[in-house]
Amino acid sequence: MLRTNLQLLSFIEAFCRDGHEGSKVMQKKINPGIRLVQQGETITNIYIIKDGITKCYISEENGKDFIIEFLGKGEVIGELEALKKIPCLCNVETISEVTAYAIPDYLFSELIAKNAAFTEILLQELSTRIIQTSTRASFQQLYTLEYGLSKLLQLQKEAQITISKEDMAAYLGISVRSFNRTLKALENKNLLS
Amino acid sequence: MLRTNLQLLSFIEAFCRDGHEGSKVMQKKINPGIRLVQQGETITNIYIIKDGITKCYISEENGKDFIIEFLGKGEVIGELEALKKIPCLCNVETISEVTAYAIPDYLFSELIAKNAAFTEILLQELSTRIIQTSTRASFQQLYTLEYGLSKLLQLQKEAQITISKEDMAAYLGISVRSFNRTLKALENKNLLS
DNA sequence: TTTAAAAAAGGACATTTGTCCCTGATGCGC
DNA sequence: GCGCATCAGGGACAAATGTCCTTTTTTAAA
Repeated sequence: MLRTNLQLLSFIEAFCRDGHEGSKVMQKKINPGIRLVQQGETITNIYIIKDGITKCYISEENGKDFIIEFLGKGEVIGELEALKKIPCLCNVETISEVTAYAIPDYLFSELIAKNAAFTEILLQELSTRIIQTSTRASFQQLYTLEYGLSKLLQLQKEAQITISKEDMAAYLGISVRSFNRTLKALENKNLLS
Repeated sequence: MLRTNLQLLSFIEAFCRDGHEGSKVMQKKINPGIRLVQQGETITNIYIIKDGITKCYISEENGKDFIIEFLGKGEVIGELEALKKIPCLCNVETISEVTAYAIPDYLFSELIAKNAAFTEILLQELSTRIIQTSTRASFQQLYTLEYGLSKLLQLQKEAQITISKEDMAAYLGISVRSFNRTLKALENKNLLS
């Protein structure tokens, strides 16, 4: 549930250190609860998270939110928009304090054109996203909420992060009421078993 | 709902025609209802659909299926598996008679390494898949079935294809019973409005 | 410590969806 | 045409989920 890409992080850190072009990459520090990227907006930077956690979510017209993913170390933001030259699909909001590299989009395009290692990392990243998104969509549609929630709690424990109930509900695509109800049901089962 | 990628189709057709390497690409004709690719299996070919329609679906352990996408002209099959060197995530089954190009995986890797135009097309394709998968997951989780179904019927009409009720239900992630019920509800509304 | 305000949790009811099973339609062999 | 088998459709009930609103808990201020 919390994605990371340490390979990409290493790449960008090396790039900043070694290359003369590294100076075009800015480092930013962002407080928790700040919207880094706004759905529908056009952005000119691609971000790579150096540290911290963000949530990437779609706000639907009916007022509901769906969290696509929680993004951590080494994850990239805005790459789809840069590749396809479209406005942002999602909102991205910081959950913790976040440090991120900001890469101007022309530099991003240049990297793809000239740096095969970067392109390979990017291909891997996109592949992983498709796999995870598809797998999750299937899982959430076809299993009971109780099963999905228990799996989510487990993942959260493993990742050693704390996600608010509201965010977990948005990740599962359900109301907070259902979330609470199912949580209680799970707790009761654990007591009994 | 029915994805196509005419750019990729053009590319591969030109590649077969012009290059000396084109001869390594085989053309296959497959009858309807045949499973091209089996979940969990390892494949050594990447397919690009020249003509016809397939469905790409995940079979969950609880016996239910979830259709990720319907793939048409120019769509590629097995690219994630080749890129990440993993067993197949999905089943892919022909719905109509299908003609497809079969590309050995070593040739696919070679193309990525040596042909920037191909890589660019691939990046675009992967991006599109992420966008569509995410958008759909959000939509299906947050809107009513009735809304989702009416949109699906509309898409089906536009694409001028016929999908079985069973497949549409699997695409929506619901039972056939719910599908029929909602369909009836929609029909009644159309009569009244 | 007390009280008011805000946030979180939960009860009650309506709606949606799944499951199970029956019914009626369709096709096929005789 | 008749009888049988098969399958799609739908009825009935159970389970899951959303909505609305009340109750409880937490927080902060006086």
